[in-house]
Amino acid sequence: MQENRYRTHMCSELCEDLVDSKVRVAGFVENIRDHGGVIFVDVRDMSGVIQVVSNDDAIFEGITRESSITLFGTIRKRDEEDYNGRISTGTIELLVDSLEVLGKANNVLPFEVMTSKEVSEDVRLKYRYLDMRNPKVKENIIFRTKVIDYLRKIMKEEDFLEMQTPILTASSPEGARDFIVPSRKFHGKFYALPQAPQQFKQLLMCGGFDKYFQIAPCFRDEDARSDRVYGEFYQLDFEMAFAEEEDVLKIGEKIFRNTFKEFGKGKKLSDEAFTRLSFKESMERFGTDKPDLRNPLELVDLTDVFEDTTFRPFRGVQVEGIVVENIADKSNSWFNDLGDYAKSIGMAAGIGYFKVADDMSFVGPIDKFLSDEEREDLIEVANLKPGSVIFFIADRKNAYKYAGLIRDELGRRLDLIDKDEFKFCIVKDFPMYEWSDEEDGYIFTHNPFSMPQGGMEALESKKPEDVLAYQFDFVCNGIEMASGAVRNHDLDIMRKAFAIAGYEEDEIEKRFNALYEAFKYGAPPHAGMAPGIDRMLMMLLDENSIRETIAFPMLASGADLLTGAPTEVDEMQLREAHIKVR
RNA sequence: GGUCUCAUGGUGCAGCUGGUUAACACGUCUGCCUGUCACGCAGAAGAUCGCGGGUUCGAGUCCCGUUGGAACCGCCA
Repeated sequence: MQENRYRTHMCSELCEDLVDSKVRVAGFVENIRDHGGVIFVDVRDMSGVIQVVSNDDAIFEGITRESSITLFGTIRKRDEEDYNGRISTGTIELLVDSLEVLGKANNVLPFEVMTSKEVSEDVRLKYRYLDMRNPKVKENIIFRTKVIDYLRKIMKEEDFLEMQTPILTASSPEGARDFIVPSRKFHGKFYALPQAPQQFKQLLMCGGFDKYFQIAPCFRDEDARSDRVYGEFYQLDFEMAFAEEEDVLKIGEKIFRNTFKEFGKGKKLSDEAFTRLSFKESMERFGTDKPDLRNPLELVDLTDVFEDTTFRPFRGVQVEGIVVENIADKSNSWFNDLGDYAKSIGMAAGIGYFKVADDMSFVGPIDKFLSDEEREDLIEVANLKPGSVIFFIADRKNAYKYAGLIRDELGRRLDLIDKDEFKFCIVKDFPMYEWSDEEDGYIFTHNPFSMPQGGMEALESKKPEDVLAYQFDFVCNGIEMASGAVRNHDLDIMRKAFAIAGYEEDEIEKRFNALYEAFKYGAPPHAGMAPGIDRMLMMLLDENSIRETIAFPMLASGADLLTGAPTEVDEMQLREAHIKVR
């Protein structure tokens, strides 16, 4: 390394070859062990730790832990019985001649740096700069850098150009809530931060760029979850011109496979092509459009079995079943706990179930409502065996959703999931539209810019809910990792597509003017997708909170304890922005 | 917007069905200690128990409200 007044070596560069050499190192005081007469100080820099020793305790007078210091001294071999196998420099130490405190730390720290991950998150984030000194915390942030470098490498290998798109842009009423930025120069008008560079990347394709990518910041004013930060997050956004769905899926598969092989810490990842499921199949088998394929449980549709049932909760509604073998011996409290979970996700009546006894009779509160015919049908349709338990999820509208959540929960509670494996799938053929009671009309299920399968003909001849889109998600272990589509580049089809969702023609023209105009001038067919970088990191690092992948995350509420954001601004700033706060 | 849960010295926690000296570990400070590396030993300081109200002779503990955190539902084309 380049020497300067602070250091000649990084801590981890110190080794037995340097014994008897004079060196200078700089770092933070990790620990002080004063034995009276001999004193040890562990000094940590970004690379590692070196033990510093002195027989003159006056030299460390007033030193505090976590102060930044520079030390000058001689590298000395330790006696063999004093080796420390837990640090890479454990066979040597630095006999200090002189030291200088560069930045003194308060003697009382908000928490112990080396165990900061055990401290409550709001305290860690308030003192994030101390939290980050913990090598375990730092490791995640370095890991992020490496993964992003690697993603760039893949994209460049595939001849994608890295390009930037605007951050101050126009609000669009579609999708998530926008962050808006008042304009000083245009009274009463606002910029918005992009939810994604969607329109710009499509315009790049119209501009004749073939392959674009960007490590793109995206902004959405929607509430956080443990796998979803509030506010801002990053996507590996890319788009390809003159491309079909398959071209994008191939690139997507390469990105995920290579990255997860490279950074997946040895977890299993099959070399077979990612499982492909249509949206319909995914819903029918797993009750969700982001199935965790590590979980072997699947749903059984029982709606027909109960078509003429006298049991009111099952009559005239969709009924899904989940059969689990060999759990009839679980305790009542186990079933009650599952019932509590069912209530917590919105199943007002809890969850129905019964156990199958050795003589194939059913044991459970629902049994007495079943006819003999229903019993026989159930045994056949659900393939029931002695010792099995069948859970019923019945609901007019949300049966799949509840069944999917129950399936996940059963997977967790019964430990059915191999935590040492990545299982990817591609869920495709999403419906273009769905009916919305609130809107009293059809709305776009996903991205309104996706190409409907079958094009104009499909839009004109099919019922809207039967039209599929060239729209797909990549899913890993039950988490949505990326979303993509073939875009609609045909103005006539676009007008029609928006008309079905209740838009007037001049409305599209106004709201998506740039695309609307661009499509008048020979737009090429194009397609793309956007893997979520934070989620990918969360999965690779096996962290429970997505905030562990980010250097400076906000709290789930959207507050930033470091800067105090969001803050009030002074009267002058408000006046210039033409804003009045009520 | 809804549900649930948590809040006790700097940090992490204990505090049972209400009884007053609020325990323990780490950290901090003082002293001792020449080979530790989670150093050790002796001692000390440090807490309006998130905030407000109520019940009670008495509240960290029970009740109501409120603020803040976490998770989930809604939301996230």
